[in-house]
Amino acid sequence: MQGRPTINDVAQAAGVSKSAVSYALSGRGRIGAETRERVLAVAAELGWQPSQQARGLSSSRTYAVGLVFARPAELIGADPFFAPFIAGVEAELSHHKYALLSQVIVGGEAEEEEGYRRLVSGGRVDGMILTDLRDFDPRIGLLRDLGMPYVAVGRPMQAIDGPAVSNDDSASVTSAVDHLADLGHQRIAQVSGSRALVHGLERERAFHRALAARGLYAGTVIPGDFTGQSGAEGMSALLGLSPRPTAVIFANGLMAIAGMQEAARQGVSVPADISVVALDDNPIAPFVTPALTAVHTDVLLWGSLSARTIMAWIEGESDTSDVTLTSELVVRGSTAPPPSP
Amino acid sequence: MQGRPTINDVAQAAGVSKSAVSYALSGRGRIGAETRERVLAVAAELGWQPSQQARGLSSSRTYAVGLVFARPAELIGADPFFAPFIAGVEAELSHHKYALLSQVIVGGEAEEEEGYRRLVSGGRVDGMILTDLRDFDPRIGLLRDLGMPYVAVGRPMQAIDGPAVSNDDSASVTSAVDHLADLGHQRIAQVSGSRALVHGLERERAFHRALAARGLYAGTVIPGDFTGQSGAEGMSALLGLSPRPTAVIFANGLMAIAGMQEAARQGVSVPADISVVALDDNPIAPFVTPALTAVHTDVLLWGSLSARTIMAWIEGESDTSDVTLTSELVVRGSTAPPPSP
DNA sequence: CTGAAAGCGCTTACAG
DNA sequence: CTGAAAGCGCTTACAG
Repeated sequence: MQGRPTINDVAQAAGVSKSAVSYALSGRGRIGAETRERVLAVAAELGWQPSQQARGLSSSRTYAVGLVFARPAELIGADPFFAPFIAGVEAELSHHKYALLSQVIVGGEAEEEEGYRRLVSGGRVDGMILTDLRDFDPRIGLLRDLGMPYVAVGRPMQAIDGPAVSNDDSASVTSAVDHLADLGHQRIAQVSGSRALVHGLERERAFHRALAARGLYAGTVIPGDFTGQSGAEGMSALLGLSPRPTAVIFANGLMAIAGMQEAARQGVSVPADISVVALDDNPIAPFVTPALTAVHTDVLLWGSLSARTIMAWIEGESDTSDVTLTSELVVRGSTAPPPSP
Repeated sequence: MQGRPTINDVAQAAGVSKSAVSYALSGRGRIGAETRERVLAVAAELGWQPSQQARGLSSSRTYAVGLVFARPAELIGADPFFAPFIAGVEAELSHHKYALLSQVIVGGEAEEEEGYRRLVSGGRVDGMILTDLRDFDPRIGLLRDLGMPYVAVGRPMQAIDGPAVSNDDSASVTSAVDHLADLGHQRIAQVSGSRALVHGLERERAFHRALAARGLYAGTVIPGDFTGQSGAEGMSALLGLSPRPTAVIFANGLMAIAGMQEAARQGVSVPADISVVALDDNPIAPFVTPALTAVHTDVLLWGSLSARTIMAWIEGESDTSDVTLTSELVVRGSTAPPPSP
């Protein structure tokens, strides 16, 4: 016996059959308590852990979940979502002996599709977690056709027969607008992220609803793409407007920080002349000058809930209903009352 | 035939044996060119992809590599290393049909060890990539005892019988010191990251060597821990010194940005009163005010080289020598000549 | 050049 | 309550 011990080694050492060892471990009855204890003791002594690979082959399972994450090169290191999200996913998966096959890809939709194909076609995973959901996302049809369980991170437009775990983007935007309106702002603009993503659209609609609810006129929306550059360009465009908005809501922290830099470059002071809020928080946000007011989401929890949901589907539990998280506005230094006219 | 097609389906459809299909795919000779083409055509038509699980079981391999990454909660979203590193790893692995099992953990050394145990003991991986190398890192002995191939990301202190893929930290520090010395700085300080990590020690030694080489007196080194808060505290401590340093080198971008905020809070201007350099770049660095001068490493490449190295060991190639990357100083707005006395 | 067979390390109905 | 056997989908010496 060299290398990892196998179930045969344990069976022999304990003087029982292979099946007895298997049943002892899974605890699926059919074995005496005394025998079971002995087998378990022997297994522990030999340091035996069942091969997930063999286990998977015979049970037609992999005990692994897949996650593909595609970003353009400029964003790959700047996105504060990925690491805590998979940390949350794994905290939950590891309790149930599941592993995560996460694929990070530099690129866009095409590269992402390729990543899916790789994970699914190699038979490596029992289910997939879908992030960056797009309207009428083709991946959903693909996975359904393959009979592969999935969970959508974000609520898609189309009706799907799978569960979604979403952040309440509408509430996030509303909290930002309300905060600014409470400070007295009347001209509020938005620099959005990608409109192709589900939550981009949702946020834009929520923006207009929230303004209307406060009796404010429709705000300008400048399209962006989550990069710092698009944040700076958005700010620049807004500063050229007349009358100029007194507050701007950016899709994420990177855009907001770049927007503040652009304002500084043009001699416009944040928050004295213009207030700034980000819809996604960033760990650097407290440390820039002024510290950035942002809507904060518990991304770790988001990951955990996604993991729990996909495992429930894989294990055939019927409890695969949708889950919604809510975010919280964190007021820091980049928002203040508008300048007096 | 429902679900994924198997090798049997292909064999039957092509009118050959299972082994013929297997040989056709692997191309390991022993099959006629004509037969081979026909088999491949049938496989493509049925959309057959060999199950990596079954393949692995019979060849005592998993075709997967593991990577564990542990960070305290404050840093998990702020670290610009992880995502591009695994993107680089995967770009390389996927060419060779390897998958990456990456485990992200919120926590420290203890939680990290547990992550290793999980990946290795479940027989999920053929090799491991070790990041955040510590002096005399216990993981190296552990993996050696298990006969598990590994690659060290960073060159460890102890002699190891495995390969290392390292950034030349000494050159990074030297380029930062030289840049500041060229600008005329004479009192240069450092706020370090964790001294427990290999590259922390290396950087501190290189700092003193580089100063000596320029004929400058030993600089103050304030210990930090990679968090923004420790960056702010480090800056605060340095501003209290008399005479005060005119330039500070921080271990990473987050610390440097927080340090600049602290300087601003105390009415000290960057770079007019004090220059700031970061030893690890951050995608936000160009967008803060002033834009942060930093030493930039090609993390994607680092990941690719690490992947290539671990695969070489797994495949039994003898070419597993060490690899060294060098970084490049990117001068932005946070460095300038020192104030006139 | 090709096929039949054993085996990788498990799980799980099926007999006793 | 427990064991012997088949089978998961591949790979790879071994015969022909």
